[in-house]
Amino acid sequence: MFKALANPHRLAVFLRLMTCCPPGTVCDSDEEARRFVGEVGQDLAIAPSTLSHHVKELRQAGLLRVERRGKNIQCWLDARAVSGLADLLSGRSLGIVPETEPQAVVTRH
Amino acid sequence: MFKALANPHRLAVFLRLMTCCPPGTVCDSDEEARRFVGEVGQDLAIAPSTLSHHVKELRQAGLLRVERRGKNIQCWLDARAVSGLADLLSGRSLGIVPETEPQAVVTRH
DNA sequence: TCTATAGTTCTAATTATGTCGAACTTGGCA
DNA sequence: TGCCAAGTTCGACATAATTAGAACTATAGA
Repeated sequence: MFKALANPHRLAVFLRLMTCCPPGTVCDSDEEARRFVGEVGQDLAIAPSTLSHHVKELRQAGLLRVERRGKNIQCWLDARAVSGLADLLSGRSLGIVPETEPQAVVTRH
Repeated sequence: MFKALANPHRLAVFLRLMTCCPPGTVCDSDEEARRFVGEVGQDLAIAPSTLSHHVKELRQAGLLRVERRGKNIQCWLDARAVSGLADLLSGRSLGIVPETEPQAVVTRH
């Protein structure tokens, strides 16, 4: 997963999907933030094939999930994977800092 | 930072420094978990020069700090950098989920 | 002072990654 | 059916990352 986030373009895609509905917000638990592949690659100045490759990397890392929606393909972050990574870095997954109740916060769109 | 953690050997070094005194524990805030470079590279089956290179990468990424202690060189995690990364992944640094009080937990050595 | 230890720097070789273009697939629509 | 739009796959190439060995630096101890 760290390898997937190590590339600037992939990180940009990741952050674009994070900015709306990060883990812990209401809209995240009810319905994930979904964007079309073309949307998340907007203004990234890379070829469609390159974007596709990066999305595939994020998907194979388990950070991203995809689903065809007609002509487009939707993608969204795997909230469990992301919070798992956050827990690792905050020491929670090492069994030292106790788990906290997930705090739901309303996000305005 | 993600790029620094993307390498298996560097991640091993990182995790070895995380397992004792991860951010949020008492011993972390009072005194960081410090190990000699040789210690964190134990059982990694890489040449000293390679280990040195990886430590340098982690240091340049801002995740690690080093200090010479006699014949050895001590290294420890930059707690602020690590929790900053954790905050990014948990959505806290995006200004949506409110900051929580840092909970201190006693760590046994 | 001489030697051993712990680590660093530098260099070179192998391997991995990022990128694009061309050709292809899938679905919507006239 | 024909065509366009949105992505994907594949192949090729350029660049970056990983690695080890040799030579070096700094420190401790006899």
